[in-house]
Amino acid sequence: MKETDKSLDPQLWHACAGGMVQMPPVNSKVFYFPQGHAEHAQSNVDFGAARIPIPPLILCCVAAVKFLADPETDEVFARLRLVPLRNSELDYEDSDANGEAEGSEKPASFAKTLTQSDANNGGGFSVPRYCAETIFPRLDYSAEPPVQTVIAKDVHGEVWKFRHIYRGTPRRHLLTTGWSSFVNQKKLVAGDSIVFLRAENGDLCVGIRRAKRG
Amino acid sequence: MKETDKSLDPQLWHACAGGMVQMPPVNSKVFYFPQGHAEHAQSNVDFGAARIPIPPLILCCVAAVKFLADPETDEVFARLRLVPLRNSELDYEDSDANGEAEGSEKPASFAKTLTQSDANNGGGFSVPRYCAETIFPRLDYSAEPPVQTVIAKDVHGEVWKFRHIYRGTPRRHLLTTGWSSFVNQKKLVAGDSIVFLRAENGDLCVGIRRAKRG
DNA sequence: TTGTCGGCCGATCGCCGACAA
DNA sequence: TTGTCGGCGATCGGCCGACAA
Repeated sequence: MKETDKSLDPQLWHACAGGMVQMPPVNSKVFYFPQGHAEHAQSNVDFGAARIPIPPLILCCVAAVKFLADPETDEVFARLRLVPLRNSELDYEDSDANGEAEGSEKPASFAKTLTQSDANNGGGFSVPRYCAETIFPRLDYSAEPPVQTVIAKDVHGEVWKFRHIYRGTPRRHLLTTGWSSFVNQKKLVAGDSIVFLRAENGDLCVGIRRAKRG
Repeated sequence: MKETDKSLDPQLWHACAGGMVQMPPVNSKVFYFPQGHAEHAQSNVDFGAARIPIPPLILCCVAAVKFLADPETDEVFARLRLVPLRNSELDYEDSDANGEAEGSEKPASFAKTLTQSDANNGGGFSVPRYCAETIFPRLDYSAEPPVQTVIAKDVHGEVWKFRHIYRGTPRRHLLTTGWSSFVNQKKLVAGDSIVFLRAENGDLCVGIRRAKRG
């Protein structure tokens, strides 16, 4: 798996990973399970030429956390640096600092699973009202129809433009021009999810979360 | 470079490689130039942990020849197995058996460099009369217009279908439906060449030869 | 509120003969 | 004989409101 070594915005990363995913903060203590690592890793895990038996779990200190995204699929993952602790330091109390320390009031974000109509070639994207009103830049509703160009950066910092229009009877928010190009280049299908997030600096970001295959 | 280990039809291989390319027959003697090999190979050549100086040329016997094609680009190449001979066997006479031993009367083949019109999207392929009359299956000229579906296998054995029509004033042979798909999937551009060949078993084959890149 | 559908319009694809090199 | 061009008809992409869940 090719990857960039530059961590991406942790808030965008978390929005893409979903609410179920929590990462231990730096300097917290965690257990490392070698067997589980080997079973879940895509590539083989090299435990070196260890001739001593590998213990089932090893208490470690989290030395570093990198938030990364696959450059091909945009799927997010993290790389942790773990420093093993001596068993004498094993201390079940206070082992996880129970983080959220890193200035993390939740930023405004919204995720939607793509419908067949969203993913269909030649179609647009039905923007749920909540997303359009709280995440997107405010539309000028005095125009007829209200329309704007929405600019969003993906996990690689690449810029995408979408025509955002509020039309139809009853009125609804839609992304039209630019949407199908995004779907094709990201190879999105119905069931995948899209994430919109307004970063703290005001930038709009877009991420994706792919459906579990088979 | 990924590759299949299965040799392809030597006649198709030679047609794609072009008339300037000659391969030594199996059991003939050739000189191997390590320096030239290292300079021309795409990947690094491993001469092992040789601590003795490498001689500039080594007389070898050709033990095997494999005719191969890159699975991505269709470009043909060969892999030779060379067995070094002792210097005492060095014998300048009769060193190359001057091959063509392998039952090789030239099969009917034709190569054409693609014009801008051939490679243009939305266009067809102007078939030179000689190719249409001697390589392609015979058209039924009593039909109006004379038209048929030409089926050809590429170096991987994949089947391609082309609509072959004889029309216009003055009359000329053209490939229409199926052609632009072939151009796009093979990523052909003006200046590349296409090769048609009628194999000994009667099958029509198609190969490509890419222009030298700047 | 929003997922899906058919209508429709414009862009592009690709087949055609004209013409000339 | 065949390379290039403009014309044009068919197909497709994609924007639209209607309608119903």
